[in-house]
Amino acid sequence: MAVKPSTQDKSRTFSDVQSQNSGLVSLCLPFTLESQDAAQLERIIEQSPPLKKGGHLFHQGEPFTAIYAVRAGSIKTYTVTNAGEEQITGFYFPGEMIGLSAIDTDDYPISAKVLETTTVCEIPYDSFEQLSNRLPSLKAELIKCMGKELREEQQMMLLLSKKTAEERVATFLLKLSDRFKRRGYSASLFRLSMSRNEIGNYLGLAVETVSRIFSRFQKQQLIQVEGKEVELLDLDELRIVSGEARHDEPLIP
Amino acid sequence: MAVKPSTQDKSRTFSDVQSQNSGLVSLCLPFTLESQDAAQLERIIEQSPPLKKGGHLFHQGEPFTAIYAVRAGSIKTYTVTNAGEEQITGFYFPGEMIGLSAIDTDDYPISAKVLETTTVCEIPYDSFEQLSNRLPSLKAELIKCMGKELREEQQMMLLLSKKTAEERVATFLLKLSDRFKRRGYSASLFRLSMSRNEIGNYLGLAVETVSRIFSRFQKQQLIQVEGKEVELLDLDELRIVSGEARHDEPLIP
DNA sequence: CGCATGATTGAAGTATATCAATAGTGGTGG
DNA sequence: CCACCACTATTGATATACTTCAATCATGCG
Repeated sequence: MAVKPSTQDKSRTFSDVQSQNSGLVSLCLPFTLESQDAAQLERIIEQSPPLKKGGHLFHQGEPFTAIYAVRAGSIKTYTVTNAGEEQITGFYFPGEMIGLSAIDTDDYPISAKVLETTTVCEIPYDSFEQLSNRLPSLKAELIKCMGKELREEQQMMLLLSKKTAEERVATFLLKLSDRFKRRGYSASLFRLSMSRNEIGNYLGLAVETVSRIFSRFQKQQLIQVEGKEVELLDLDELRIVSGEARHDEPLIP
Repeated sequence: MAVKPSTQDKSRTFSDVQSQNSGLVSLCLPFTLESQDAAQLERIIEQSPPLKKGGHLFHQGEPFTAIYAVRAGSIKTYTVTNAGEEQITGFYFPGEMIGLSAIDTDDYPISAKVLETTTVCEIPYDSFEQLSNRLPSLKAELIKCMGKELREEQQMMLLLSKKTAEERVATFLLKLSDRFKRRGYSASLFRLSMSRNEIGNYLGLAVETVSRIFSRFQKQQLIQVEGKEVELLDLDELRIVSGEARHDEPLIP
């Protein structure tokens, strides 16, 4: 099944009004830049209007034009096999970059879909590349982001190859917790913007397995789930269940 | 189990004799550079003596100092879980880069082990970064490599999450075939430098499963295996088995 | 408010892991 | 050079974690 061409999910360019871009870089991007460099970068990036759930940032196979940073909301990226199966490759939250794997290609190798009302910053890649030739620190920041993503994908390979279903779900919840915490939100109470189906797909599990493990974890007082709302009740035990910590070795040796 | 410190697997710096570095970049690196840029890069890279099978380029947890390009031979990279399980994250052949996921970290997040007698080019990262601030094309080439690696890992996630054992093995063989072909070697006849165990580990399968599928493929006349020597007898059918092609749609539509 | 979609729970099935036993390989040193 | 020994690979029998199928229950969007 061929990849469908992009519908009018997004306006071609979000806005020609570059009015209030000030601070956008520090708000959206995981870049550490001198303020004058940030100002220059702000001139080439555009903030999207709120994107509706279900829309696409880009489709697999479409020409690569830009990378994105999430400003608010969440996004999933996924590849589609020739057999038509979908594999989610990542979930992205505010301050995280999307589309890095498309760099150096003509077409996006993945699709990016909006999970809830979301705003993003669009960074047209040719402008970015031109600018970064004058500002080496820009490229350096991009390289850092890519390195981080590489490490995350390696951890994901490990999860998919070696971890049990329980370990996968625990790892997933803890990873989300960490990311929310880093953003200043609660590390123990949050809302899952993705469906059970999407969690299962991402973790290489059937929906039913995810559901069962949520129930089991709840029974074990590890978590409290109610629909999309999740509370992590016992982070330490979750860490053990995830395979990241062990009973016999303390977290800080 | 903590990660062991590096033994004397490699000499600290391979050689202080920078005698015959000429052409090293074009020989080892997947970089496309102007000749004067390449010459500058050559000044900071060092070729290793032949490394013996079983040695390490670096261990997980050691300070990150350099990235590497394979010149001859092959390397595997792997992560170790807290439970002590090993997950191979990649196999690397001549012209491929190792250690990119360590960029932006203090310590290597993976280990790199020599699979057969191998020579590599060591690129000390601080020198590389300094040089690349003057030569923006250097950073651009690095970004391209990282993008490629990201895409490969995404494909690997798909494989680990969605493909059957047969699809995984077929995909693996075809991927190797492609890489050898690109290097000018035979696409259908080659030697596996890794063990069945390592193949299984990489593909998320038990050794026995890999062995059984090799036998099955042989019985089906898809391949001819004799120890580490493999011949791909029916590339088209292998592509179908791998899930990359389908019976009802031709390769060139 | 109703109906499509998503979530949960139970029962049965299966692909692959694990266990086990044998056969082959390759490297080393006598 | 060959013989030994440890390691690697193969093949078969059994076990199991997870999937698939099925039915019910909840949810939320129009």
